[in-house]
Amino acid sequence: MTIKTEYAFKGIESKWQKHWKKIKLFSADLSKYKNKYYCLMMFPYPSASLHVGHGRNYIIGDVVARYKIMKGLNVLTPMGWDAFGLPAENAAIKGNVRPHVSTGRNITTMKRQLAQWGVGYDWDKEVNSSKPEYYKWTQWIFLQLYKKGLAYKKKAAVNWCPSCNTVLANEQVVDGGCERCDTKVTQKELEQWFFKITDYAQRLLKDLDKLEDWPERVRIMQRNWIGRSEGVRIEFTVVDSDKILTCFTTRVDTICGATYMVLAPEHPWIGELIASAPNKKEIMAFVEHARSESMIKRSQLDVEKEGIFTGRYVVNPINGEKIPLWIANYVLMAYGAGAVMAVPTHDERDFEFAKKYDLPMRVVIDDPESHLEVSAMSGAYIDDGIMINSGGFDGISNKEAMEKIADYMESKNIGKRAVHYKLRDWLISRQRYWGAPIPVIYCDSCGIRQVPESDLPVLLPQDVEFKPHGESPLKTVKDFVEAKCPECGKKARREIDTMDTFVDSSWYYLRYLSSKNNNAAFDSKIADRWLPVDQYIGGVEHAILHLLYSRFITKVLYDLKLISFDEPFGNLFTQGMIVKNGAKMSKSKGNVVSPDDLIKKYGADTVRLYTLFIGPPERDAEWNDRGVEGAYRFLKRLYRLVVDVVEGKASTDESDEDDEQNKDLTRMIHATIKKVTEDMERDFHFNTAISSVMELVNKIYLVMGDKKVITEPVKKAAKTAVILLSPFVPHITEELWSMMGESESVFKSDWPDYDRNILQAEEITIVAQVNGKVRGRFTVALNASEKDLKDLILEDDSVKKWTGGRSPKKFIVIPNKLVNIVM
RNA sequence: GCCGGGAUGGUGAAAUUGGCAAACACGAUGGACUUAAAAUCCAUUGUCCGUUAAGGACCUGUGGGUUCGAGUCCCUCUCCCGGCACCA
Repeated sequence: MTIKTEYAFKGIESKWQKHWKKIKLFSADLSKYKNKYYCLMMFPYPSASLHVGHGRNYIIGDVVARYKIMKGLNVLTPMGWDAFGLPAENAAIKGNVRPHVSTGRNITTMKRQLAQWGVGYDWDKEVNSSKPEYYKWTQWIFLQLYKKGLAYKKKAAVNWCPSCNTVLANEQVVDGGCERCDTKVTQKELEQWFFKITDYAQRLLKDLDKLEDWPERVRIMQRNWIGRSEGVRIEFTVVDSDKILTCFTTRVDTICGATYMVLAPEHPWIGELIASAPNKKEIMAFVEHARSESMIKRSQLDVEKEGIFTGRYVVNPINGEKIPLWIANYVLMAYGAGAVMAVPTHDERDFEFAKKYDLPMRVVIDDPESHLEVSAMSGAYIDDGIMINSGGFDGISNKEAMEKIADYMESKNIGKRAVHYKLRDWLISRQRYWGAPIPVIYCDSCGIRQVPESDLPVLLPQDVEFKPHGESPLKTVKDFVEAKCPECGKKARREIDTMDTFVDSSWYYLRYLSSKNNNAAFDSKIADRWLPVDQYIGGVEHAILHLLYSRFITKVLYDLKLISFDEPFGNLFTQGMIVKNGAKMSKSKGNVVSPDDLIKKYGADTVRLYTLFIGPPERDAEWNDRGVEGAYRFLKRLYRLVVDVVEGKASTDESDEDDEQNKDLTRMIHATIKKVTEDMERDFHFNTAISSVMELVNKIYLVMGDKKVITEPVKKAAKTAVILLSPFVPHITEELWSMMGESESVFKSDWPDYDRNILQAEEITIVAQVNGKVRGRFTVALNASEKDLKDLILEDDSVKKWTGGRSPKKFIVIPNKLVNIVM
């Protein structure tokens, strides 16, 4: 071939991108699963176009895929589109462009951008969650959950704009108002579909222990989100009533300090309990007020605690004491039983509330350091201590009392140990158009009926009128709403809610393996062979919801015996954000860096190299346009190096290879292979991998010298640099690889090995410290003995200057590294 | 408030097991090449003291501790980022 002496990236990049397509570099044969490696990147929402921050995710994935291909694995690296969702629908309402049109357009743009980056995928397996051939199976999965009793309907509060007369998603509520008309958003109870993820709370928690290769912080976040706590459920009888109120506490040791009880404003028994209260109206007014302010307001910052006395009393079962029953805004209906035994002396919230309403307090756990007096307390005492005022339990530690009291209550049948979780069921229905229709039908005589599997998919109509106001546009589509009851055949009505897009994304990793299968969501056999995913890569923003939902759906499918693994993702890597001027890249902030211009100016390899070199990939990084120049400079330098090596005069002097410089270079080749391989295998610290190859390149230039003497080690080192860089900068390295006479793609060659024996030089430099301060350096033989070191170093003049020639107190030797002379 | 993560030169960062702090880059300054510019190459570049130099002292957010030796381990405090947040 003819060699261009200048790095002309334009021709090089398009040439090799075409070549990879031709040789099907990224096509995985699913029937060959022996050395399978499933490399998965979180599939994107098709937004208008990508910026360099998005690119980081795909580039990291591409590096991993290319490296694993070179390691000889059968790599599957598919890509698809999480295409349903709000932005496309909002664009439709605003701009008169139908969601499937705008989505399709965005996908085209993004595919072009991905290709430009040189990121490779097996496009034969592409999925698009908004296509009927995909959402048919999302609906099928819904039906499987429904049949199992894991999908159910109940009333739940939604955000409601009274002016637009419509449901709002949380993202559409801005500062408590409607994003379109600013009207104050209220809460409205509507029938909603839920998945019973709470049935899986314990397993989702326990199996986190199995996911050892997940980042610890993600596991902690999931653990906190699931929020398991152990305690006791206690029954309090209501005085002059047949009602029994149940409450849950994790601090049963404080039960004798319970001086009142509190109900959530949403508690269903309130009406009945206050029916005969003289100030019934006043109480109901408070309850209404508290309920309407719930959710949004209550989840914002600290809300002043407010409450009202019901006029009722309940009996504390442990001591028969009558305590007042209150209603207060700080009690949540959704957790426990919506009722709380209040112990103001040992709970911050109860303390604050009791102070405000002047409720009684009693210390039951004493501070072992200094005796507690209620009148002197300025806050609750929540630490451990010694039991007092608790009848037969006095004198023991509260930890011990927890167990004793729980035992006692269970034996007397007035309480029972229980476990509670913060995790709530997954609300999956959306009053929105651009999502997978929920496949159920309402019949006046038969009730809720599932759409028969043979009738799937329930097609989302395309011809829909988008009006700026109102409910889901589906309501206006007569053909869609009108349906026949699958049971009795009578006229019935179709569900108009669609599914949360998290449902679509909770199973897509299965669909890639059977993307063209029209008879099933996935093929169990193929799934069992290829899953779990070997490496999952994505942003931390999905640390909780997406990953938890995917784990849940996988476990459900496992229980249905459709798959034989119960965790979807083996390794997880969460990459950091790329920020500019200290902020996340976004159009509104105007700090978006588009890859298109950069690629035009410097080429994709430069953008890739800079993105990878910017810092450790799990950390956030600041984008710096000038840094890109540096990456470009290095690639030009690399290109010239190979040109020199290929065109330069080979050394004729055989002694060259024995000279120290060349020996050093040979050692460095092996050290660099070791370093890069370890960074690839360990923690994806590509920044240090790249810097070590830069060092190798610098060394090659040094050894070649001005005369450009091409010795064997120089040739070998240049070739090694090229192959080690190939996963990061695939185009230029392919070009250089072929310039060096290779006929096959660099990705078809084996990843190099290193030789441990060559790594060590026979002479090394050892550092001499006196009292911990560096005072000299000595070249000594490898593994020199302590005696030899003493003889050499203690007699040296520059060291004697600091020791005064006296014999040291201690002589510490760290082999082949350092000695410390302690005077 | 609770739970994570972080703080190292002018900048991004490195230091893998407690063993030479600042590798590799960016930027800056000076120089070579050039009519000139770009590109490229060379040199210097943590701070302070020292006229230059030789040399020395000090440096990993703060203060303390363990150790022959601490960016790394332990305790205290400050600030920044992320998650959760009345979960009884």
